[in-house]
Amino acid sequence: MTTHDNDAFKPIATVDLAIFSLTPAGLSVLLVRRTSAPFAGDWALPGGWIHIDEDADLEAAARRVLKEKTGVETPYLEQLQTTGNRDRDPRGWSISIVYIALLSADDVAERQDAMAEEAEWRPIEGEGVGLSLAFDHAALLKEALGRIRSKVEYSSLPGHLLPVRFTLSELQSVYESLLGRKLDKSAFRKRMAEADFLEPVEGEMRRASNRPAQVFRLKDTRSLVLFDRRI
Amino acid sequence: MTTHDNDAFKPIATVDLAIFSLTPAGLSVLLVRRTSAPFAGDWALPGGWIHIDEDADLEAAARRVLKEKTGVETPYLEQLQTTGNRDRDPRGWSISIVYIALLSADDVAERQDAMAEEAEWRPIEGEGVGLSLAFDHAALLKEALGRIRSKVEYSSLPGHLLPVRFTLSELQSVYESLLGRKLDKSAFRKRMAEADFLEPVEGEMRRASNRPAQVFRLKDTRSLVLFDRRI
DNA sequence: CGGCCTTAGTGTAAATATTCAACTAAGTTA
DNA sequence: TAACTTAGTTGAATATTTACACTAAGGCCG
Repeated sequence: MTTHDNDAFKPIATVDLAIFSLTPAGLSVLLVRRTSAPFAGDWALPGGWIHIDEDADLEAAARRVLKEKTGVETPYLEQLQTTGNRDRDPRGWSISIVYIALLSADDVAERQDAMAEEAEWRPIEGEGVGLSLAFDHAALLKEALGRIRSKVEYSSLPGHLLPVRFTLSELQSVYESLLGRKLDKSAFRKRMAEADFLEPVEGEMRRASNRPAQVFRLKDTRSLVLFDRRI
Repeated sequence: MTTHDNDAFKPIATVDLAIFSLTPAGLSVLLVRRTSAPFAGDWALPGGWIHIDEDADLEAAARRVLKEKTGVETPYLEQLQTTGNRDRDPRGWSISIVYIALLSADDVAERQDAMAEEAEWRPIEGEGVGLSLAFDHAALLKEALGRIRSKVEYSSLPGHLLPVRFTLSELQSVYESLLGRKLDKSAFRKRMAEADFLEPVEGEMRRASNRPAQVFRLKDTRSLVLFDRRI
């Protein structure tokens, strides 16, 4: 938390991040332990004040916080929502702009060293982490989970939890893990083809002690949406 | 724009509203003409600074602005997105939390007198109003339209543009108008039944020079979402 | 080398959903 | 009372989804 010379901006707005990744325990969120009041000692979503002298925009602020906590520079990032009221922080009126970030499993593995010491991955159980969180962060986390689970149904979002290159089966496993149910292989394949989220990596196959699988990558760094005529 | 005594909060965050209604020209947005710099004389989305002494939370701030401009107190309100950077306002870093509000045609008719003088309904053409707007408001309006058009496909949002009581045909017309295409009557009826957005108003029928139609109302003041298994 | 195991990827028949258009219903108007 | 208008229903043709079996292509092991 830096002090600002710029008199025009008393920091009152923070950027908070719900950073998700797939760990062996399933979908997990990164939490940090607060070191100062209020809520000292409690777990919280990583966040920080906006620095109007450093941050070009809100997304840049979110990237900076992410970099500080995890070392990752190019995550999937999506704005979730903004809350502001006088109750969420005992110090008074404050605004929090919440972002969702998705990290791939190898992002997490590679940067284990860069990760902030007081930070920890916590597996998701139901609508939260089974832990009381600082501020209104439990509610923010619940919203973030709702967004993620809803976007599984109609977007390429789950692909951002995998490394850049993956097979269809690996992707299907992520969808299944987020949805909490098994999917039909042939239907999944057809849906992905129609949705046009994926690009085969020419000539590259994943080989194991069985038939090799085509390797794919996402066509876009954003989460693409599948449009259907519903009405 | 009031001055704040509270030293802890130099206003830097505004709430801006994309207020929509159905006018004879179709979907329209409420614009106000700016009276002071920057962008004096330009059209803009209605908005205002957040008053931490008056506004319990961001949504309350949005309701206050709406009331000031239109006289309407209980609109449909939904948070769209938050932008913040140093370019959107020539005076420096600023944050805008944007809300979408939907007014019913009779809200608008009844409160014609309460409506701010410098405000005007502008019909939507394509992705905007064919008018250059102050700040980054043209981009914000475009985002708002994207959100609305996407939610037509899977939510009860269009119902909030109608008076509290309406017939299925009236509702279908709104969907058609927002989608820009005709829908099948029987498919629409079936979809609405499955979606469970609507509640028949017992015994109440809309009578004209033809067979009377059942009157419905929305089950909820929020926009309910239709969940389908897509994958 | 050749059979076996495993996972990749395809095919297909049955069940379900969508579409399109005609039909019946219930009022007002002349 | 017949014509007209919009509400609401029905059903056959068509398209899509689902469930599951089948074929493909490797490595492994005797």
